[in-house]
Amino acid sequence: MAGALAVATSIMRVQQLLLARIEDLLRPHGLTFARYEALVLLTFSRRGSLPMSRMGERLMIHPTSVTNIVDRLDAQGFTKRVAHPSDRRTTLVEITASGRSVVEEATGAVTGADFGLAELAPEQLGSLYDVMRQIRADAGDFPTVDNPAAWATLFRTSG
Amino acid sequence: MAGALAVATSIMRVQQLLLARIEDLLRPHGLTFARYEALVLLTFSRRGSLPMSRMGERLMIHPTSVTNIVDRLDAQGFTKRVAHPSDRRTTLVEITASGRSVVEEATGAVTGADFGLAELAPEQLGSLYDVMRQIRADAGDFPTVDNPAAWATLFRTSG
DNA sequence: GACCTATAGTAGGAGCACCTACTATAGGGT
DNA sequence: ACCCTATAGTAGGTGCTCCTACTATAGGTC
Repeated sequence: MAGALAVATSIMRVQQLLLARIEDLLRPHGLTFARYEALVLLTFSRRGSLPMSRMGERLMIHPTSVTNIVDRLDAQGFTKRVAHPSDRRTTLVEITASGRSVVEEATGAVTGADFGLAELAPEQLGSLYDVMRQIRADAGDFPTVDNPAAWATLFRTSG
Repeated sequence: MAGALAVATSIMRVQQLLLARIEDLLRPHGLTFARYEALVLLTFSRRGSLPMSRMGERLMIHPTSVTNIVDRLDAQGFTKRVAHPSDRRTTLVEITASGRSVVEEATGAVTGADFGLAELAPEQLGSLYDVMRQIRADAGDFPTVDNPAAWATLFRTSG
């Protein structure tokens, strides 16, 4: 009935709305959503650093997009490029103290907000997340940055 | 439970997946999704032309994005800028014969596809669309380009 | 040891989104 | 007639996405 294209188009619009609202909250902290996600990913990592290639895989973005984002994070002092100890091809991106600090602040600003999703019934929100997760799973994408278990580590760090 | 941010993040990823698949189908026709949507909107309009400002409203994009897209469509010969008969501020964008032709072809390529959404149960797809529509309605966006009734006119044109 | 393919990252460029700032016109109020 | 505000569109710049093409290193195979 709905038609795959109509659903897809609707998702595009909603994404645009949500992104604008998230970035409004991140802007005061000097972050975009892309850079924020990258920092969160690094926070989740055991050693606070990851190869650029791994970041691209986890964030589902092109290697050149990783280069772009890390360039900016480096310039802001939120990350630092470090040589890999054994593989001279790979560059490790390490989150700095100031990076940890800003991601904590930004997380505070962004986790309390509802992004206009509060109008939905709780079970609608839950089933929406389930459907999204299934679509992503079908495509080979697995929740990492938005994984609740992973988020616990972020709050542990900050607590 | 799910958390608004986790849902929002998931929608971002899904949007990225869907967009990539749609653009794969449009590329052979020389179109991007943004330009395709603009052409569809013009096809839906009664006279085959709309003021740029109206296009921006309907497509929920910034005026400067409209300028950008129409520049490219003009260059491809799919649209033509026409002076408004009475208001000298406004520019009408008119779809050309070649524009109508390409949007028909592209629509054929894109309406048959499922974009990886076929894995979902039909009622999941339907409820997904409903939720999306509600989020958009809450934000003041109303389905136009993805309105089934409007699509009927496109197929009428081509039939 | 020399090749050969795969992997890691960057350079340069296209496309679309946004922003601010600017010009031109419209339409009301005095 | 004159302002004054609102509306319409464009110019220039930023950020993120992708692409292709390139260099450097890793780790095999012959």
